[in-house]
Amino acid sequence: MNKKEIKGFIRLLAKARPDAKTELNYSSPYTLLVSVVLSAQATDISVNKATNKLFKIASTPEAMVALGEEKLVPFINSIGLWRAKSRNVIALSKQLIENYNGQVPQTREALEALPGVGRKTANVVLSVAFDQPAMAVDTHIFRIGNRTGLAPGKTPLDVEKNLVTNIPRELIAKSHHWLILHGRYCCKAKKPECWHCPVVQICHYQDKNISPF
DNA sequence: AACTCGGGGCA
DNA sequence: TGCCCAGAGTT
Repeated sequence: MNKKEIKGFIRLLAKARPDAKTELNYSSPYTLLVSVVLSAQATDISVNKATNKLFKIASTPEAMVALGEEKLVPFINSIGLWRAKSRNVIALSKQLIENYNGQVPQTREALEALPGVGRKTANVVLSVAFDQPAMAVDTHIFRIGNRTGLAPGKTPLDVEKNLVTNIPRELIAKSHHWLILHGRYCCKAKKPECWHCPVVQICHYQDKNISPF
């Protein structure tokens, strides 16, 4: 879609879910970073439950390192992939203390150099915590981009470049939430629920005459 | 490009 | 019971 159509698409999602916000805990850049690292291949609601308890004990790199990997595990062993995640969170926290004075760095290069942080996680932190023009493309957004014709691309990076250049900067972070919620509750991977879709009029999916019903 | 990590949620 | 989930690292 062109820039005007993309803006219209986002506007319709915004109208359908005006109160959309992430389930992830982003009371600070650090808790957001840890939450997104923990969220890989897990539902954000399950991550929210785990981190609500965890961040009462350890909401800073210093407190996290003091807690230690062994005592961190019980907080997150219900969200899957917990071995690598607990290892990464402790190692990442140590690096923040050693290299960045305990702060979360604000460049893509520095973020992606942290253990457990890839392009998607870096983009979430850059856009949501630091208000920089970055779009995190997860499986939902990649699917919606291609299925609807919003932002077709063979790779998540293609979709990311398309969206980041076509969505007004001040709407990028919010668009991220709107798109993900649309993916979870309506434009589902297996059975898209087009009968209550807010963008059904401008979606290209039905043009292909593929009935999801 | 394929493989691995992984328990909980849900059909 | 089987499949999926706000991915990243390794081979």
